[in-house]
Amino acid sequence: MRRRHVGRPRADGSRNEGHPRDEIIAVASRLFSEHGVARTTMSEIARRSGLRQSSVYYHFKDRDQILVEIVSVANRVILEHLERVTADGGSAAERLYRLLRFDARQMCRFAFDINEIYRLGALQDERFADFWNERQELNDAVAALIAEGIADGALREVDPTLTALVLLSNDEGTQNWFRSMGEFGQVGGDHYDPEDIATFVADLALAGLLRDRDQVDHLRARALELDPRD
Amino acid sequence: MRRRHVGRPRADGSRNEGHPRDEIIAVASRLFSEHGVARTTMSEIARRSGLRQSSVYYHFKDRDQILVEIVSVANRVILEHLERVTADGGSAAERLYRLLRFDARQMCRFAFDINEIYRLGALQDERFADFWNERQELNDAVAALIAEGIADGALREVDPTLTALVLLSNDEGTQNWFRSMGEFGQVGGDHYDPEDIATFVADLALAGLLRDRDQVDHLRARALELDPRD
DNA sequence: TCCGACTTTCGATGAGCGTTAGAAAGTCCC
DNA sequence: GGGACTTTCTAACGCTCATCGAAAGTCGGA
Repeated sequence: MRRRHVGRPRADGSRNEGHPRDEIIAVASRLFSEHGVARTTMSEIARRSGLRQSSVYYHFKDRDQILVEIVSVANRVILEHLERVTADGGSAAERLYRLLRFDARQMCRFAFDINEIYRLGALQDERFADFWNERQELNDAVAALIAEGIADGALREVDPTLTALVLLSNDEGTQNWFRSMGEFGQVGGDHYDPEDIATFVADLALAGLLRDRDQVDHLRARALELDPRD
Repeated sequence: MRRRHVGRPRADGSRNEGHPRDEIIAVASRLFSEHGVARTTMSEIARRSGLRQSSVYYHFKDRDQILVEIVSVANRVILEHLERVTADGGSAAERLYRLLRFDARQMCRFAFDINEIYRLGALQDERFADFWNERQELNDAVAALIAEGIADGALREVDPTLTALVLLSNDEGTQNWFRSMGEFGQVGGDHYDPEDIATFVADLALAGLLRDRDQVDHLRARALELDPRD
């Protein structure tokens, strides 16, 4: 082991294996998702990272910088899946189904409240520029998928851009109540699995878009085969 | 005019017609929606209400109390519309379409970010109990509507509760990008009207649920007739 | 007309937050 | 052994939400 801990030792004697940056990200990620961004303090992040409050600022310029780092993962996971789906080929409808289902599942699983980002992120466009760009990229891809589906006759004639926006935001809305339900139990007495929810959301979307709705069963079967539960 | 302004006069000499409570609510409502709850300070609310910062606390216990007051309106508007729709009668599918469209429209128009409430509200169940109860009431009503539609053969066989949750959260998700787009223009280059969006969202939902999808045109026509643009 | 009760607002204050600045305590390499 | 570099610390600032007791007015009865 080479790391001999350069720099002033910590007050509490703890020593971090690996980069403190990663430790902070991990801690912050959990706290943000547990209590929400607004209610998570730098002191708490620092304490759980074994640091004094101000030491966090050596690794990150400010609180939002931590957020940016975490959030940038969100879109990227979906975009990666988009690449995989594109590589796999198949009809536009099939690729759309897979993407929507994966997105919804991802949203439910994501340790993070994407909706909070809209509030915090939207206000500071420079800092969150990458996030919005990737978001736009995702939206364009879905819109293109829908347009392709319309062109090949599988989907009804709808506005691709508007539909893409609505479908993606549906997934985000899903996260909302899933989290509320799961964490706090306010809404809905029953319990639903992320898998069930995601599949249902994708089903409903395609049932609304496909000309021949009977195809949904086939699409679902394909998706379950290609993107199994992990 | 009876009000002769009991109590110590204000430092800036302003006198409020009507209750300061209402003035504060109005001011806070605008600020919350403009800058978000997190970035709105009590000083700002006070200043624009013609008060000193600490005076706001005479009327409201704390910041969240103002929020509760504003938010309680949100569900109530939809629940009122539900009553109207129920009174008007018509098929379950027709009532469902009207409710979904109204809800989506309302979300876009609402001067407030409902998604922020999920974060802030969910954490303090006592305080936001009324909000969650009304939310539950709304969900139950939609679920009942869907169950009725399935029973009379108009809708496909789906899980009513899950479907209700998904449909309502779709509306909330819609608000997300509508606001992001409208206010900040990050996502989507085109502009969409709340009316268009709401109608499309309702269309898509019913197109996914109805057995006979050709009915959508009829439902839309009925809805536009009964709930005209205001 | 005065006085006590009540209402509403004020100013001062305190604890907690995010952030900055500069000193301190190590390792590393010549 | 000593200077450069890295990482953490302590101390401080300005801002926020919230509390407290005093202050400044109205009101109603003696």
